[in-house]
Amino acid sequence: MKAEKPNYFDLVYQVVREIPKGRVTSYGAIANYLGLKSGARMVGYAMNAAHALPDVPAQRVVNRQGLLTGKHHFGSPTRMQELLEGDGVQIENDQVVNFEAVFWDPEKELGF
DNA sequence: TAGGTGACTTTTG
DNA sequence: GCAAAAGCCACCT
Repeated sequence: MKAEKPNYFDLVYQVVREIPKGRVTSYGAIANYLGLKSGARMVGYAMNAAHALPDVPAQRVVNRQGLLTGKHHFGSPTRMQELLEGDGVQIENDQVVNFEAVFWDPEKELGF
């Protein structure tokens, strides 16, 4: 087998799982919360692995613009939007409506 | 071993 | 205001 890998992904998963319904966050916010600072790409990479976990609402994780950049990774380009709308998040033009209003900052909401 | 890629972010022209 | 490039780190071939 192989050696244990860092819980890097698990950390991202836990934060994403803490995202309340009807809220969304950005890769940079999670990266910053985990101390990855410029590791926003790593968060996205972790999301790719999160695809194997059913409890990771990756659809609630969007880029800094609130754009559903990873919608294409859900199997269908509309799957992510459907999931977000199911959570009460309005999506328009593949972008979160009122993004700053539904934006969920772990450092702020979790009371870091 | 080395090179390339990527669900991003920020700065500069 | 828009477009392009650099930076960052981990995983894959």
